Amino acid sequence: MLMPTFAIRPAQARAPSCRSCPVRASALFGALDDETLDRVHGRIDTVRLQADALLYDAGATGSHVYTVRSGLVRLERITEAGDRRIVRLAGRGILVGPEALLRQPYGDDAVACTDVELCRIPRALLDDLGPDREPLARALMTRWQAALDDAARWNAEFGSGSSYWRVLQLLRHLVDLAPDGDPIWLPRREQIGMILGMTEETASRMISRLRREGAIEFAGPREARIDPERLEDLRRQAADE
Amino acid sequence: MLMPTFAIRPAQARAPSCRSCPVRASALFGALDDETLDRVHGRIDTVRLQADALLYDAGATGSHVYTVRSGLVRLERITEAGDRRIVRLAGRGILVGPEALLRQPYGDDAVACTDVELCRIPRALLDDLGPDREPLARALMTRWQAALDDAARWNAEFGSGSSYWRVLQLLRHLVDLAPDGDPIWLPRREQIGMILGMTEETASRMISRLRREGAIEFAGPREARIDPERLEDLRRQAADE
DNA sequence: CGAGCCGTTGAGGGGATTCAAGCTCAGTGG
DNA sequence: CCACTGAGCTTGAATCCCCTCAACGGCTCG
Repeated sequence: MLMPTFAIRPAQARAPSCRSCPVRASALFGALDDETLDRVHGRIDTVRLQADALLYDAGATGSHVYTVRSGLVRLERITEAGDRRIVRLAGRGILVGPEALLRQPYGDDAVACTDVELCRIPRALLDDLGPDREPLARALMTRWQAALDDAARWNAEFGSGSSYWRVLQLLRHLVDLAPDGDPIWLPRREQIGMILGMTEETASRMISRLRREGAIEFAGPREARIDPERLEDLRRQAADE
Repeated sequence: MLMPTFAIRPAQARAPSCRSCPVRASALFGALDDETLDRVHGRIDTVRLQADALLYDAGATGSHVYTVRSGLVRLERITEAGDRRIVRLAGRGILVGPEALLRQPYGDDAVACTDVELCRIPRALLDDLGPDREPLARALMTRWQAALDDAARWNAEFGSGSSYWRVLQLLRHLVDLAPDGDPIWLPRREQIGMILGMTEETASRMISRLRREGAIEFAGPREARIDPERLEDLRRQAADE
């Protein structure tokens, strides 16, 4: 069954400055010097999406890569059985849609989980860099490798164990993705199911249970606060059976 | 519980020739011209492993990448819950251990599924290429992207559905990985469980069922023949419920 | 205020796990 | 030669977890 994702025409604006970008150190162009950075800067737009807005469609051939400046983006795809699954989450600093650099169609739908701010980087920009391309190539490979490792970990951690355990794992991951102190993004129950491979009812039961157990507290629509120590306790407890 | 994987000291030999490599077109150095290729060739060794031999350990910092020339390699890692999971399979032409290029420790254990032949490429070789590095960088990125897409697909396809459905999916994947006409690698039942997130008993029941249904036929230890049409029939049938 | 979405909870059934026994087969040593 | 052993596979029976189907409540929005 298809989810009603709806696209919002992105409000685009020149990025304030790449030089003073808060994610510069960890960002794609972190390796470039100030001078090159200024040259690059004029061609990078800011894209703002509200929650549940579509960034791009699987199958579309885009000419842009994106870096998540703030917020959370999910990557979804449809299985051969016909149901939708979330295969990865991209938080601050993460590169989204690198396949565009290779002139390949996007492999997933990219959808905003929360309100999101992204840098939109044209593929052509990277080709134009000339001699400065080299440190960038290395930065790109590092991103790709990080994404690959993330996918593998996702696979291993979310792929086995009881539904209770998997929900615990997911919550910890969501804590890691949220800025320190901020409430986490709490997916809709159906979406938890799309991440962990369970039904929305089961997801609901597990979240309710964790609420009773004092590990999670709702903090608004799609938001929650986690008690990290409590969560760790419960994870240890569940791991020992 | 740990699997008894045992290491075999790889029999190393100079590769016959990169120029005439059967996987050259799809291989890492496919983009290089004959001349450069000959220069490169002297530094690439052939590694032969027998089934269940360890190629490298997760956490080890290696200085080599490998290309699968023949056979099948599995990538495993230990989850936080402490059980071992198989996160990806690498068949002919696939690059294994690219993180070594970034001087990062390997993220998974790499283990031979069948007898395997690999090209062992030193990290330093890529640094030494100089001006020829550029097409190579692109080839590398393409590999990384392919691996990422594979991991995401793995995630989506093996992460939901009944155990019967997931075993059907796995068998189709194994057919794709085997050379045309060759029998497929049939994992031990416990390993099917490590791939699909189920117990060995359940895996056994599903394989037995598919044998009764005429989709699979054993062809030796760890090997089997698949009837592709029958398999497709059963998949369609299972998809319609 | 009714409609629809989202979340929650219950009851029941079914599929997967657990626990267990038995089988085949290869390797080993008496 | 053959009993013995252990690993891998299969199958059965009982249990339990998760799914299915269903009803209901809170909430937002037209």
